[in-house]
Amino acid sequence: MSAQKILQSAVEAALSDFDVSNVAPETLQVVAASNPQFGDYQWNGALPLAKALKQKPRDIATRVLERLDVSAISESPEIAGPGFLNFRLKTSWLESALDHARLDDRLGVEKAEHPERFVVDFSSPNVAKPMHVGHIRSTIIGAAIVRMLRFQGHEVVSDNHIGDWGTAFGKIIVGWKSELDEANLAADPIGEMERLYQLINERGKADSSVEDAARLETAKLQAGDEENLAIWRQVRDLSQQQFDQIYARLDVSFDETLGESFYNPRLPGLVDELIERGLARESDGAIAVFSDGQGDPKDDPFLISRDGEWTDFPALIRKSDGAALYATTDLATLEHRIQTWHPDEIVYVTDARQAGHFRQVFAAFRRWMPEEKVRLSHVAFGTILGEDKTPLKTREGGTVKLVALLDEAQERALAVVREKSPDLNEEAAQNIARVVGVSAVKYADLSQNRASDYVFSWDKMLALSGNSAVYLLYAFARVQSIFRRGRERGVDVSVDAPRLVEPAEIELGKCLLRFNEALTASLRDYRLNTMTDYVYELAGAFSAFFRDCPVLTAPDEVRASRLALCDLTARTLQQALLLLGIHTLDQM
RNA sequence: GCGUUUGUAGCUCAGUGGAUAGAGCGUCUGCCUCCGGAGCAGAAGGUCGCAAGUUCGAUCCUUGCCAAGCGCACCA
Repeated sequence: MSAQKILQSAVEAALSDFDVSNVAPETLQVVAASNPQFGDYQWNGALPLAKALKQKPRDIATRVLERLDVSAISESPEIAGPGFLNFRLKTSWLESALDHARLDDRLGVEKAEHPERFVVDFSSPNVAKPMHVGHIRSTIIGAAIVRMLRFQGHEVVSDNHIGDWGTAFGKIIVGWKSELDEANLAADPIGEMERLYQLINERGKADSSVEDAARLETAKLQAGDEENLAIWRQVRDLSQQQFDQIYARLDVSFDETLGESFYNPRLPGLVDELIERGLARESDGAIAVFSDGQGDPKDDPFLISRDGEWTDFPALIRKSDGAALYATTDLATLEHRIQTWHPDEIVYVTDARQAGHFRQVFAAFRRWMPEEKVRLSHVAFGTILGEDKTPLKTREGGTVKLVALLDEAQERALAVVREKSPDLNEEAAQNIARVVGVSAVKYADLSQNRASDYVFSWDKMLALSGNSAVYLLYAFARVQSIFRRGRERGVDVSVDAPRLVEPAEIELGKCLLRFNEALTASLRDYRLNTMTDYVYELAGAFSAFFRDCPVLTAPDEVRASRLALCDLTARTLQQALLLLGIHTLDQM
């Protein structure tokens, strides 16, 4: 059990004589100390409790302390300041907890007490288009969320809701039938499909008959025209091959790939059902969901203030031409996921600009299926900006393609590897550059608070120093090299229970035991940068240990203990990085 | 205009209803007879956008203002 939990239950037991009914439970939690000089954990509950009971905080703290038995885990707790209770973990407890962790495949991380089922919706590229920088955050953050939830013991369905339907297909089909360049399609399918779309799109702007033709092809496709369906299938398959190549490079996979087309048959009936239920009605020829007039207009996603008046801001679910919209598809998708998987929570990893859309979809869903208890979470993230603080573009002003971005990351990583490790053979250097490049891209993204926009910087991403993927991979490689060097020199590298003597050993040991807390904190509100912060801290704690505590030259007993710390550090780094989707290297 | 996100060190960013607000980069100073210096240690650098309020305590919560990004029905 984690130190926090042990201390927490001890405090709760000591509080049994107090009337805590007027105190918010979260203020009675044992928390990590705000400053190492106060120890490892602190309990601040005496202050709110004193307030509720109209007593002095230090008196409360004293009485709690009298009833508190934490002698197994903590040195004698101290009352400090206005009534804080400070705990310092006993070295003996740290040693036994570390011994337990190192003998455990899960490194001492407990599984969730109540495993739940999650559906995580992320990545969602569009067919017939190259994946670009706009897909990278969703893909990386989503994949990390899936891994972390699974590691906690939850059941997760990852679902790639690809954009494989819609009016754009009319234009592609028109182009496909009249302008298809077979040779180019074979060489660069995505490029050719994109070219066809852009070509017809341009012609349509000048010539309305081209627009009409595209609409006709869209209608035929939707009506089940065999020729158009065959083209559509081919476009989709070729696109999926591209997605799969990129996902392989990123080491991302999905349990399901149910695109928009999958839900298409359900849409007309869904709209009719919402109309019949009185949730949607006609407006200017379209069908839309309006406010139900419940609650504060400010919190109502179907109202907007115009010229000082609250006016309707409905969610459209059917256009005046009869076609469905993405709110419609999202509602059908919700229905399908609930009926198929009965999840406790559905997580949408999309950019922050869609927040308004999801507010409407979630609100409409609650009115449609009021009995459903599923939690709906929009994990929103900011935009990736260029050095000029505007959304990242190529020098020519186009979107940055994901393939090009990963290629460049790899090339730049290769230059670094060649510079720092000129002795490596070509194959090893390439392999290291591949891992370092992808890791740098992932880490730069994950280490940022997802809510904020961030400025994309190659220099920062592949920085040789500081908080970057390179630093972490280097730390891991250094741990591994201790074992490798030991074997080369014929040193006994067997491990034994860790003993903590030097300050650097104690700090490293404490840091290793915080992995569980980092995981929990990271999944709360899906702020994954909490986990990157932890990994960075752990790498730093190891670096200090590496400097202060020689391993291979230490006496047998000390060496076995320090090797145990090295082993646990390596495995914890590896596991934490893997949760983030980053693979380690034994040598770099 | 309304909604929403953001505003913290020179730059890029973390962070929390609690005690002295942190890191990286940059600047300055140290550390290689020692397991990987792609490292470590230290210094300098802050009215936490502004102002009220709630609170024993606010950078964090509330409200107002200022500034920026984003969104605002027949694209997704």
